[in-house]
Amino acid sequence: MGDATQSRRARLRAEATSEIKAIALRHMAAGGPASISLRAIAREMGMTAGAIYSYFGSRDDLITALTADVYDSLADVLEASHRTAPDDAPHERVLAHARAYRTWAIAHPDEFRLIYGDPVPGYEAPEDGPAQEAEHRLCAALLGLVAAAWPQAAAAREQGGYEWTDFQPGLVAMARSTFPDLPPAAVALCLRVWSRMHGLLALEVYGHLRHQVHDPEKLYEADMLDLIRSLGLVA
Amino acid sequence: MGDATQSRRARLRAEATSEIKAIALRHMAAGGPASISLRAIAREMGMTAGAIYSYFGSRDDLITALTADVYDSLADVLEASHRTAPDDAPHERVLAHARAYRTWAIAHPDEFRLIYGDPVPGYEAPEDGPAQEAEHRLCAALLGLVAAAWPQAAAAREQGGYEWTDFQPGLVAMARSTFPDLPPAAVALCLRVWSRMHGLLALEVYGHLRHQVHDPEKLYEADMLDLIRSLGLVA
DNA sequence: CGAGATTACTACACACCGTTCAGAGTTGGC
DNA sequence: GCCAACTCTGAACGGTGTGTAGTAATCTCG
Repeated sequence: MGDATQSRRARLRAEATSEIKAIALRHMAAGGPASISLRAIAREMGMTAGAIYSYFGSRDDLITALTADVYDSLADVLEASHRTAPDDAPHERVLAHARAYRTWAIAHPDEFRLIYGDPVPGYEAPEDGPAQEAEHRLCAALLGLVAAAWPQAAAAREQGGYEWTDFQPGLVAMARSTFPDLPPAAVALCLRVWSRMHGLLALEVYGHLRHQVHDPEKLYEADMLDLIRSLGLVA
Repeated sequence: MGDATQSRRARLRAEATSEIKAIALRHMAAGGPASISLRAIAREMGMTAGAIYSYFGSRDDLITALTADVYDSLADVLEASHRTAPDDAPHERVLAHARAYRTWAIAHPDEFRLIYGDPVPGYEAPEDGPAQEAEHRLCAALLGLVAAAWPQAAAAREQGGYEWTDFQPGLVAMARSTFPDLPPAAVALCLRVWSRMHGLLALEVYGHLRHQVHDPEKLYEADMLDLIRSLGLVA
């Protein structure tokens, strides 16, 4: 592999690795996250099940890799949504973020479950891995959202009650380095904004609104408008 | 079984049925919803796996029965919380409901997942069953909450934008029969209040706040206070 | 009370699953 | 060209849910 181009074996390995992940994602889209089966993937690739272990140490490792990919694709979507709204219109940016979040979740419900629900039967996420890093991108996107809104939002809410020690060190480090002027209350607000978007979406994706309401999007839209109003972002 | 007392067989059947469910719940508490195994339950009862099929038609049927039980226990807790707050103090009632919801979820995370997440690998909830009925109890509790708050909350929000046709017939029927004076906007608000409580809780139960904040309860409490404030329930 | 239907259970079989392991064949670096 | 690393096979182990046949106990009803 001394050459600028990868060796033949490295290239084949990379292709096989991404083919495994692609098939896994397709199976997941067809039958939910639980229907990811090493044997089924291997069968489709014309291999035996054991061969997968050349690429992923276990099924959980595959899930972890998929989770990281999905996190990244979601982060891409959310970051792209920020660029559709001007910097000086935080309420549009929050709305764009919220809509991008929902659009993605509805278009990829299984990916949403993979990240935010029980990914798979007995799967336990590793404490630190690529997923953690990708999760940071999401967190940074949300922080950017709140940071842009904070000057207008700060007036609308009391800032007291939160200290840096309320948060985990990793989050504090990221927040203070990326947005040095942001107070701890803004980080707390960020988490609450996140939960606000997440709540209705989780209920919808898991089917708990199906028996209640015809058009969940209308409800979501109304709640997001209420959110930016309660943030003081709109008159 | 013409007698007032059940026949011997019926009694044994009822005992075995609830023993199966009890063991399943215990296994779930030990290893998550995915670790419910008919064979493990049968082993613990000194039976073979096939014997379970005398009591539940399939593993999914067991899960469905468990789900109904869990729904009921949650509904019990929430309804009890309403009785701790006086009728004329809707903000206390909302807070009591929210706190009871969180306390239950944190104490029974697997039951929470069973209801609100992927219950189990390939499980698909039946369209109509005991779970639907129990879900109605939860919905009724929430409606009662909003109904009590509506006189004060109505002033704080515009009532327009929602019609009865926006909701599923079952929900409309329940709402209009139980609370005849409630407008459709109140039902929409009810769902949004639900999602507000659910969002932070889902993030916490599934571990997404673990890397962010030390004390999720503090965040939840703050958000619930913000909720009753935005509802106009407190000055 | 006793014949017949219903139920509870075992034992076995089937088709999956993740995982491991010895070995064969291939590739790549030295 | 040699030897190490890699990729894959095929078989095995233990686990799962789910059916089916047969047996024994229990209940129902004439």
